[in-house]
Amino acid sequence: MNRLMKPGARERETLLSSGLLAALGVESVAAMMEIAVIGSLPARQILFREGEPADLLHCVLSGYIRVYKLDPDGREADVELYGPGDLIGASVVLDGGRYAATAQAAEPALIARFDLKRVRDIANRRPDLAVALANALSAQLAKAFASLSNDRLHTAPQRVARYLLAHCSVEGKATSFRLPYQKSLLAGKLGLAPEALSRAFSMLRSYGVNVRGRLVHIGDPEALRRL
Amino acid sequence: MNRLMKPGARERETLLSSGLLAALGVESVAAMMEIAVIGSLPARQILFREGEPADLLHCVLSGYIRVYKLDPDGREADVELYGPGDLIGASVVLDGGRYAATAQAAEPALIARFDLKRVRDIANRRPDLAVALANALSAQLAKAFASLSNDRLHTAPQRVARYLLAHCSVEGKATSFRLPYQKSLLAGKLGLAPEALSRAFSMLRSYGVNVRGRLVHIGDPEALRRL
DNA sequence: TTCGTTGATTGATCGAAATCAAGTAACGAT
DNA sequence: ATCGTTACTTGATTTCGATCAATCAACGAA
Repeated sequence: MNRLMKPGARERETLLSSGLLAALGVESVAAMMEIAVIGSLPARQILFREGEPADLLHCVLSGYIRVYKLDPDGREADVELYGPGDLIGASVVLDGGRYAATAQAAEPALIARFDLKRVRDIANRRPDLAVALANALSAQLAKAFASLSNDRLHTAPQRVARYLLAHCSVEGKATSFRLPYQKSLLAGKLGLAPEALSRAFSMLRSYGVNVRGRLVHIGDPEALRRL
Repeated sequence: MNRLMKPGARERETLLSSGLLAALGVESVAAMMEIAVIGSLPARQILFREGEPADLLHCVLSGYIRVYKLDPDGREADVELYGPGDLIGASVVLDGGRYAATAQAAEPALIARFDLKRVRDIANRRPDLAVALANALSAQLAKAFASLSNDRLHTAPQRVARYLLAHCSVEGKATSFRLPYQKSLLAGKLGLAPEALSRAFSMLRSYGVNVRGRLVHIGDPEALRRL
């Protein structure tokens, strides 16, 4: 299973630089640190399941957490992928509702958990926490909208190209960068079957993209931007 | 263009029962009412565009607002549709960022606008507002996740069937209900071309669904649930 | 090293929905 | 009513990606 513990020095530091805590005043940070519980998860461990009463807020310290929904006959659709520093959006349920999706460790991961009742108590006393949560959710809603429109407007190679451009963070010049996770995870995030991602990569070779393992070399970012 | 005015009795009442204000304490309600500006919009009027600096929060009083994203060559993908009482999620940007999508009146509509700077000021003093915003966003994120997984897991007739079941709110027995908006809007919301929606409806005839205009009769909800 | 597992690629086929193209129905204005 | 616009439907075609199936590569354990 997974070990539960109070945050140590390393975890405190990671938490402090996370999206949620970074925006808070010192007192709110202290209050949140007080209730934080660190857990270490093996790959494939489930954090919570869709439909369960939501009682914990989750924040990723290391590794990646895959959030997905199931259909009646067991097929899965990834809706978001969270990495170090990310607040897991599907676990922000202040009104006593239920998780909207299932969260699973895609690889061995370290996470911070916060009791939602207590988070709500703090948020009711300290507006900076509530505002920070609203901001985080607003950003995640924007990402979800982007995924939706991406799915509906772009083909597989286009989605991959956009992903690469968004993540290599370089304009004009050729670059290399390393995929932060397995290709099958990336495929899920982009709403593709692994085979489709593979084909997209090989089609992008003619646009200057070369892949070996997790290493991606982008020869001509401009060409990618144009298709 | 659109007329701006202070909320009258009717508008105040609608606002009070809206998702956002309903959860607030009396003082926060008063503070929000204070800064509310009512606008009446003709069909097709744009409320805000993707990428513009976000300066207003929007809440629908009547009519429907379509929120969509554009791709480089002008095609549109609907990401959400908001009706009476809904807070427009893409306009909740407390951190001074930009709108993540474009909002357009799908039909003549009445909306309430709130200056975001002032909303932020209130939220920083009154946690109930910030918490209410977080709750609203969390619910919208859940809806966005549902749309994403729906797109990825279900065919057009399945999506339509699920929409009908979710909106007729009846278990077991046959029912009729009226679509709240045009079929082309529904098609957009479901991520379909209008033609595909039309075909889905005609395929669902063999499952007991009959459509005339906006009136939908569902003969056998159980049959729909099974596919 | 060799084996066994897991992840990635490639090929062939199939199906779902977008797109293109007419044609029909509904409705408002005159 | 008649016109004209807009919404919807139906048909034919095509494209994209899922799926099925078979290799192939990478890596860890023995």
